[in-house]
Amino acid sequence: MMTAGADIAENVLELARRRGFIWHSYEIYGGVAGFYDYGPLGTLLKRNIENAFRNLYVIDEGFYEIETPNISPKDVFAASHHLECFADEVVRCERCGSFFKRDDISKCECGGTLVFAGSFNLMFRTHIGVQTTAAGSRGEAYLRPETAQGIFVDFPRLLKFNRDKLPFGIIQIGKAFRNEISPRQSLIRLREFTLAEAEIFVEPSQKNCHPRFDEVRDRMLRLLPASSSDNEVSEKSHSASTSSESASATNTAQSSTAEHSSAEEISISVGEAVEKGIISHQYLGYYIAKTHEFLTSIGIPAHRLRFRQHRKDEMAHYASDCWDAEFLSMKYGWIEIVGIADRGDYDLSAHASHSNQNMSVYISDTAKKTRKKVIPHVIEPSYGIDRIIYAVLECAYHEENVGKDIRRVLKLKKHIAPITAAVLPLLNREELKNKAKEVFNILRSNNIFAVYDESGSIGRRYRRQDEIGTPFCITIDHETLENSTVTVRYRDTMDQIRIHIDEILNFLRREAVGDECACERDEMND
RNA sequence: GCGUCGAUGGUCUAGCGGUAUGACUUGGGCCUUCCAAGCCCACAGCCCGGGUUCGAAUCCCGGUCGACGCACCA
Repeated sequence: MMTAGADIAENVLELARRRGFIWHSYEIYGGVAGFYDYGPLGTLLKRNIENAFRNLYVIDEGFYEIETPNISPKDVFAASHHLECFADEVVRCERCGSFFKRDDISKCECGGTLVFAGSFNLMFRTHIGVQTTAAGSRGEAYLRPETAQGIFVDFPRLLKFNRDKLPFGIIQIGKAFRNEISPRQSLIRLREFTLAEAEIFVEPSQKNCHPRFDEVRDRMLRLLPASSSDNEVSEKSHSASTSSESASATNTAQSSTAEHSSAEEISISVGEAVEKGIISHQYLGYYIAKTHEFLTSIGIPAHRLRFRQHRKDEMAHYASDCWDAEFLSMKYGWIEIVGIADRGDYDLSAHASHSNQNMSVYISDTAKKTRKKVIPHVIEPSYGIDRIIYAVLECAYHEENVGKDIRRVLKLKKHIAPITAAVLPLLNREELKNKAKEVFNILRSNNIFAVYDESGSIGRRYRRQDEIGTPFCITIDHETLENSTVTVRYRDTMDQIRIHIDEILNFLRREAVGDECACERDEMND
């Protein structure tokens, strides 16, 4: 008998805690809300997912990765408007307890009087150098709330690095910090979290000409477009002069409670969606499709993914269009795991004017013998790695009835599993243990991350590996001593095959790459 | 941030005024020729601070953390 979906999700969190994937931070001091540690296995999983992101964006897309500081001086966020858009003075109605942003309202609807309730700044403020006074002083600095600004401020350097040509993309994987008012739901809302972001700089007139669009044209997606009534913006052109108005759009967001939009979900190919103007151009469509490819490749089944377009009033201050990849969690419902935004020239223009530096690019048209100066537009896929890890864990977790027991198994894709293989002597006998250690040494000297385990019955050891998602168990038995063959047990099916020791390396390399995962079938709460 | 409820070994749990129950896990041993078997041994716990009391895991207050609802989520 399977437990209900939410209980399953509860169980996967319990497993993740017990087996060293994720731990609430600072537990010995009572814990601090919004902070989580990745334990030994969680860190391996996270690295593997980050590397999958790199494989897609660095190796396949040819983008370079950079690394910029977590701490930025005030200037950066003054320019980007995060300072004004992330900080709110909040008032509270004494009678009904409702909160309002201070500037929005002078009297509560219920007639109660409003009192100052505090200043909520989503950015963590800190100080560079000797501390004088707090806000407004010289060394005032902030922990970045997104990694993107580090890329934008390096734009002149990056443009030179790319020999003055567009388009090009840059990625960054790193920590971002937001002092959420009430972080909740484990990895879903953190105060310190990992973002993997790509910033693609493109000539504005070329946004509908992605050179590789044909490769993704036929990919089918579930889309939830903002309905046109809430959203006359779909091609709001984003010049620097329109930037201030998008900031004020956020001020009204609080009045319209949740009800997302009346738009219908549609299933459509990327090519068609772009042609019909549902997705406003090829660049956005291409990275939506790439994101879909990425998420399914790490084990999130397509039927639990959709892309939802932001309404105008929920868009971030810098965005002119935005689609979220949403994951259908058994516990939390639809949650955003990736945002793919068209930031227009908002950021580069903002930094150009605040820094007095040139952020434009000269585009030559050799046919017409003309040259023009443009500020590139930015397309930004922004991946919330922690939420993706939660999604991957929830999708991978299965409870199966085996005899009287429940087998708990993480059917992680092989290339992201923390441990590739376990080497196990069938019995606790010297000759088997010695042989098993030999095999183990072969693996580790060939850069395959394996573990050796001789403790407990063989069944128990298999189950241990099942719980942490190890795809293969290699067992050494008496036959190994006779003919140098071992058994390889598949995690997902528990089937075993027998292969020669000399073939183990090739077997693992082949299997770990090929990967048609057995976890496509997926029981939602039906 | 507000409201309701809660917090006991690594995990789950019993106890609800006399310093703690059981299971699982883990470690060691015996046994064992493939799926959490069995037997023996061992490790390990009352969220933090204050108060009431002869005595607090238990009652009271404050805090922290968590779940849910509201608000927030740029």
